[in-house]
Amino acid sequence: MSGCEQCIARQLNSMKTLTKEELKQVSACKTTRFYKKGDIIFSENELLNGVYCVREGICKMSKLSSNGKDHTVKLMGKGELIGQRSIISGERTHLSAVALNDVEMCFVPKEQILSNIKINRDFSFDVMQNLAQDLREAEDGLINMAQKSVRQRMAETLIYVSKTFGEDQGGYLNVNLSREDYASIVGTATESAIRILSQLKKEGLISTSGKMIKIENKSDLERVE
Amino acid sequence: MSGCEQCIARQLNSMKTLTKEELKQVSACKTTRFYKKGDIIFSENELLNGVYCVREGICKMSKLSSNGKDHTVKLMGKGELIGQRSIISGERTHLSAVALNDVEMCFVPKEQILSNIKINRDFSFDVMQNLAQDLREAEDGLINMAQKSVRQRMAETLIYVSKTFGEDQGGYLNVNLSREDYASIVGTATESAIRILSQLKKEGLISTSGKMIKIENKSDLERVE
DNA sequence: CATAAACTATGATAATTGTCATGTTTTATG
DNA sequence: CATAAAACATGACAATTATCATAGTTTATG
Repeated sequence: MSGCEQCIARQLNSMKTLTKEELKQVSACKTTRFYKKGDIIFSENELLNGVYCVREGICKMSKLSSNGKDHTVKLMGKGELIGQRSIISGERTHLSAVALNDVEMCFVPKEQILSNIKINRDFSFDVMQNLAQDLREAEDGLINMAQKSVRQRMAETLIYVSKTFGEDQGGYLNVNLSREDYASIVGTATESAIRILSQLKKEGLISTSGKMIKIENKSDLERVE
Repeated sequence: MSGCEQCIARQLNSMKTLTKEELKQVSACKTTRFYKKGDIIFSENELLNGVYCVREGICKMSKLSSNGKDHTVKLMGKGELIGQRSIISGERTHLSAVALNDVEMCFVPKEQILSNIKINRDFSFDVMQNLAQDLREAEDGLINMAQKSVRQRMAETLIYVSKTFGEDQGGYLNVNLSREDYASIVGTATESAIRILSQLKKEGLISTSGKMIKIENKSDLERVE
């Protein structure tokens, strides 16, 4: 297991601003953890002792509702820091984190993060900017939920997944989510998600091969109403 | 016009952590501005030159959709800093800010804010914590939009307005929002908002006197489904 | 590789919410 | 205080989305 200095994931988040010395410290106190598909990294209303840096795989951040369904607020991929918000605000988690496939993450104790926030202004400002961007994304997401149809949100989700996690050589989305996962992101019933994906397929906007989805007509998908 | 040193609004936000000297500087470069009901402080997609600190009155932060309706993401009252997110992320505004009644605000140039973030660690961390809390609120709001009925969201909005902006001696909400305003917050059609408020009134959960709304049965309102 | 379990699919129907129409009440303004 | 404009109210109906039922398909696992 190599240190943070060579880690690609680190380059993708605020830790890119840490000095060599600071990075060495982080590297020294971090622990690497492995999760399998469906494993719970943490649940809602927990006190976290640190931050998780995703090295490989994808997690969903979601909240369970009283009726048993959960809503996925966002997906976290390589380089993203899970639990950062809770550590900074000092609040308990309000979402749970669940592995959507096999995941490798590094756990960094919160003292290390908070101390770097105090010490390193560049790190601190970078974290702050990330929070500000996350805030915009969350507010935009809220507005989408209020103003757009399920069909529109599904189309946007497909584009989001494609942009964020990429496509393989054949054009298929790298991340294979179940229909239930899509429903949870879009904020609809699983049956509705299935129906809409079937319809998009009939219309030639997407195609599928087994579980895999391919965007066939991105520009039309962007214009879905 | 008095300086920031004596201002109550300042005590309510991150500026409470500024030193006397820093505060004097802010006070020296700030300008006080007055807005009337309906005035636009700024629109979507603008570049801001500073942050607005609300001294008196209430603003809504909202976004217009393609169909002409707008969705209100949150209300900003005394002490809240408007535009802070954009200044920090360096992005354009994604929401517009509109006065819901007569509003008095102080405009602080962004250089002043950003310099204090660089210089004062307490200020910086306080701003960061606020962003982290705003992020939780936005994510919770998103989940509410996805999981709760219009009726439930209306009940929660009434409670939110009551908690945040208080009630007068008679128990009536201090802030008088139009039905359209409520619809914009709840994320529904104006007619639906009117209908639901009428129904809540029939059920004795709220009462009205002209435009004013009074919560009659808070515990039942909290349990609305 | 057989069998169960999980996932996908689709129809029928119900519930929620939006839209349009129309009328009343309240508020603003000359 | 008269009059217009804005806000509120409510019915009728349409559109969207959820729920329930049922069945086919794929995937996991002994």
